[in-house]
Order: sequence, then C-alpha cells, then structure tokens
Amino acid sequence: MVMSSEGEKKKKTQGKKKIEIKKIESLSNRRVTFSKRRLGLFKKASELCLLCETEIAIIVQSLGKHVHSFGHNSTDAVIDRYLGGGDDHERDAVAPAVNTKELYQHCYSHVLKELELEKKRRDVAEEGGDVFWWNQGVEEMELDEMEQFAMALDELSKKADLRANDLMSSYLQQPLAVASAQNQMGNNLDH
Amino acid sequence: MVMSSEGEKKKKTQGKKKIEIKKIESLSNRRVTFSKRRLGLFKKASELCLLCETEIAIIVQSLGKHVHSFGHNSTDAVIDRYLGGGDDHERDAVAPAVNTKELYQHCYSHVLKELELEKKRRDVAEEGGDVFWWNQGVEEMELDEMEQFAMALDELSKKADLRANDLMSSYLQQPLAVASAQNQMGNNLDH
DNA sequence: AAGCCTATCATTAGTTC
DNA sequence: GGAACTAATGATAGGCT
Repeated sequence: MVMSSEGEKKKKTQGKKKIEIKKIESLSNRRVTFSKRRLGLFKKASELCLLCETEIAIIVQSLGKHVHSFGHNSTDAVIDRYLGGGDDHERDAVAPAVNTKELYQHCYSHVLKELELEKKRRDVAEEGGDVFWWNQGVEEMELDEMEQFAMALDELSKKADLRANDLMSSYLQQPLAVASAQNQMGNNLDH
Repeated sequence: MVMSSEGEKKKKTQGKKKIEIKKIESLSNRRVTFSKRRLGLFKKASELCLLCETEIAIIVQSLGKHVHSFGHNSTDAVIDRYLGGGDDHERDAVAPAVNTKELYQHCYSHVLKELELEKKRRDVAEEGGDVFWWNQGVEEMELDEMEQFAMALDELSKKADLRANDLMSSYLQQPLAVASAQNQMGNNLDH
C-alpha cells in the first residue's frame, strides 16, 4: 500500500466529494448514481424492516420506463397468486424467476443470516406459510412493473383494510382480480 | 463541559457503534431508531429524486397502526383535490396543514434551496401549476393514513397508465372519488 | 419523549482497470 | 459498461440534557 516513494503523501483518488443535490446532467453519471443510491436506499429500507419489524414498500421510477420496487413481507401473497396461474412453478423458484440478483448481492448476503433466524422464529411461533420474501425490480425487466404494481396494490389494500375499509370498498371490491391480471401478464412470458 | 478534571482524554460519547440488524428488543430504543432511520430513508429518497429526476413513493408501516409515507411530485394533485373540498385553504397552507414538521426539519431545510431552484426552472419551462411538493406521515396523526393511501394510489394509477391501462381500468375508473373520500376525512378536522 | 452531540460506522463520488 | 478501490462525506448509536 506504500507507493510513490518519497515523502509525497500521494492520494490515489480524491475519494468522495460533496455534490449539490440537483439533477445530474451527465446521463452516464446519472445512471451510475441512480444504481448506487437506489441500492443504498433499498438496503436502508431492509435494515429498517428488520430492526423495527415494519413493512415497507418502495416504488422507484427508473430513468427509463421501468419501475423498481422494494417490498417486504405480505408481498409473497401476491407472488403466490401470480405463480398460481402457471402450474409448473414453485415458491422456491420465485426469487430467481424475478431476478433478484442486484439486491441479493448487495444486501441479501449480509442480512441473510438474520433473515433465516427470523424465518425460523416465525415458523415456530405461527405457521410455516408466512415465508419471508424480498424483491426488487431489475433494470431491464419487462414484467416486473406489473408485478410490483400488484404488490403495492396488495400492500395498499391492506392499509385500506386497516382503517378505511368502507371508503375504499368501491375501488377494491375484488382484490383477486389483480391476481388474474397478473396471470395474464405471466402467461405472456413464462420463463 | 469539561468534566472529570485531570488530563484524562475522556470521550464524551462512544460515538456510533455497530449494531446487528435484528429486531431491537427495547421498545423505546426501537422507537428512536425507527424515527431516525425513517427520516434518513426519506432524506435519501429525496436526494435520489432530485439527483436523478425520478419519482419515488415509500410506504412505511409504523410500530403502531399508523402509516408513514413519502411521496414526490404527482402527489400534489391528490392534495390539491383534497384541499379543493374545503374552501378556506390555500396551496401554500398545504405543508403546515398536514404537519410536515418532521421531514421539514431534517431534510427539507437543506434541500429547500435546490428545490426552489428546480421549481423555478419548472415554472419557466412549463407552467406554474406543477408545484414541487413533499409529504410524509407523522407519528400521531389520524388522517395521514388515508392521505398517503390516496397519494400512493394516485402514484400507482400513473404506473398503471404507463403500461397496463386496460387491465386496471376496471379498478380505477373514477380517480376523483378518492379525492372526495379525502374531503370527507378532511372535514372532520379542519384545524 | 424530543433534540443535541460526537465518535464512529456506512455510503458513495470519482477514479481506475 | 461494470467491478474494485479509495477517501471524503454522510448517517447514526448511544449518551446527555
């Protein structure tokens, strides 16, 4: 690590520099920052979920047309219904199916052990059905948009149930139909 | 502030300490962490919004029954309709009306100047109607739940519009009715 | 409980490969 | 274009008020 011989304390890079919070003009730079910060945001959210046992849903519109989402616990119900349309899928195939690579490599890895702990605790305490599940959109996917939409809608329908059941009933009368919409999407691209 | 007299290099605090990401057992501690981190999350989100011109919606379920949300740009339409019900409110009164104190003090203050810049830029570029607006739920509020719900629903309806207009049309046929529901809530507490 | 403080940890802007 | 690196900035756990 000692280089540049003499007493020059040569810094290899300038390190992080302060930037002002305004639109990044350079597109490539903006892409990089978007990726980094979106991941950082999801990680923070995941930590908050674990630390305080909350449920968090995040929806991020990408630079392009795609939408990235972060969901936690209670999204699995949507996915379950979504996969229920096809019949050669299984629960365990969910994560690879929606391509969780990005979040996985950044966040999942060091949260995984805590996650398993939590899952095990739940398995004992309640029933085996409530599998902890994480998901986020991936840059170039075509269908995750609908997917996260249904996820968020499901999330919201729960909130509505919480306090404004009567008010929302005219809008969310048949929540199952969302799943069927999902299935339609799902049938278009099976993979 | 000098205590413990002699030459002891007494550290006043221990600084930030590493914690493991698992449920915080102490309720009071969990509350503190929840508040701090939720705010931090919203701040990160706001920075991402500004840096990359994205739209982000965050929904956080509190420890209690309440829900905290973070919305950006396009939520103002919902609020606008919400205030449209009463007639002694003005746009500028939106922020105080929904009690944006928390986010304000942490995040708004140092983002404000960039925000104004952005707003001004928009005013020139397009029209004056698209006012930048930020909102987040507050711990003890009764109505922000409905508020964020409508906000998120509005957000989602946009996403639906994006790609699945036909599929969702059966659910979101009359988006205005959400505003009327809001108005009902709003009339209950004028303040 | 709500804020401040600050040492320390975590994130990330810029750079290099 | 992405992965790795570095160092400066940013976030925050714990303590105090």
